[in-house]
Amino acid sequence: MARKKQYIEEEVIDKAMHLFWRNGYENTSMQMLEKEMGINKFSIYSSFGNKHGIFLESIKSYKNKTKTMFDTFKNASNGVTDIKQFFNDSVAIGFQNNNEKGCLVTNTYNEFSLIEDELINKQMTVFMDNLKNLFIEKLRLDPKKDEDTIQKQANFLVLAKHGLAAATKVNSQKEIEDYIEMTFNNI
Amino acid sequence: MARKKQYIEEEVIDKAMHLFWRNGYENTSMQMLEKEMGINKFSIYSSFGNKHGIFLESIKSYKNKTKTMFDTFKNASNGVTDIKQFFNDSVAIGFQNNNEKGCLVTNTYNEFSLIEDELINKQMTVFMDNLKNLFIEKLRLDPKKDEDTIQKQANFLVLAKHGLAAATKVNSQKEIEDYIEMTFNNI
DNA sequence: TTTATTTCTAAACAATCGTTTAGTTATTTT
DNA sequence: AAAATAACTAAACGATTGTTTAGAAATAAA
Repeated sequence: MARKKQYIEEEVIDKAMHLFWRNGYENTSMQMLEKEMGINKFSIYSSFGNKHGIFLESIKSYKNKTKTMFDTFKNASNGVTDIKQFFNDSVAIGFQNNNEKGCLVTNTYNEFSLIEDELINKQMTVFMDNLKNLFIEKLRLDPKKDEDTIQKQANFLVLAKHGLAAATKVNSQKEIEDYIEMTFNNI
Repeated sequence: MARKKQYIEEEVIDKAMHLFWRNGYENTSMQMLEKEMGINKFSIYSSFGNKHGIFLESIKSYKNKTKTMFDTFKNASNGVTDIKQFFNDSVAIGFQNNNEKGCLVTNTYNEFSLIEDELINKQMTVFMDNLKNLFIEKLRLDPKKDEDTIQKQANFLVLAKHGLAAATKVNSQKEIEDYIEMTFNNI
């Protein structure tokens, strides 16, 4: 044993996560990461391998940040009401981080949708599939809905979540609330 | 007078536009543009100034490509039906260009939403505002709608258009049709 | 056919990208 | 206190970015 790390990996990743959230992957340079994380490039590379590695850890950190919200949603049992609550909670996370726009996962989904990156794209696909399955699970709690309707509505909600992410970038809180209200008029 | 240009600017811009559409702005390099446009960097720079200039011309070219669709929409007078038709037409454009994903304007909107680029962002804002105003105009044709409802619905539709653009990237034609159907259940 | 002008090719530009390395500093173990 | 080990700083790496330039090729006007 010898000298100990003068930083906590979880802490510097949290800072990196916010930087990626603000600027996206491609528009965040190692130089910016170095400054924001407050540690040298050498330390970054020895801890996380490469830029891609920092990003993957940042997404983990984001997922961890939103874990409580997701768990609440998963354990809920009131059907559509809970999906709506989940939409509102998603917006709230954006509003409690003023400089960060939209949802990091959706932003990443958009940025990488035009690029070939197997690992990231796989993660994004899995995320969206899980979200859809959660919606399906909640919608099935309503005995009045037939399976075909449930599938259509789940798909609609996943895409509506994209619209919501776009909304949190530019629209006012009032407009976002209206959007959610209208989205669920349908369901 | 001396030697003439061996290329037609509109033609090479059309090629550049498709390349930007496929890859986005940042992930399209001058090297790629040189190859795709089939002319030398010098020629590109003398015609369009810089990469930014090529992109702006490409967006013009895209707008021109979709002009007919927009004009049809503008001149229509059946209200909501026409908005729905416009949504369907937007999807069709994506499907007639197999390698190009989503809508170039929406893609650009997403990519630049995290970057400070006054000119592009101004253009995107104007585009979205015009779209919203068109929706408002069509919605007003229905005498049963009050002004508050019209504003909410127009805003909803602009955001739904984002969801639609996301859908055209990954969803099947059937799923997209269902999404449009559900979107307009509301209106 | 010569001259003037423009476009062409191809090489080079400085700046930045992500990444690596050499050498110093600090801490633990012997 | 000496030796060993790990983390630090800071400079350099090659590759690629967007952009510019020098010189050859081509065509219009004289």
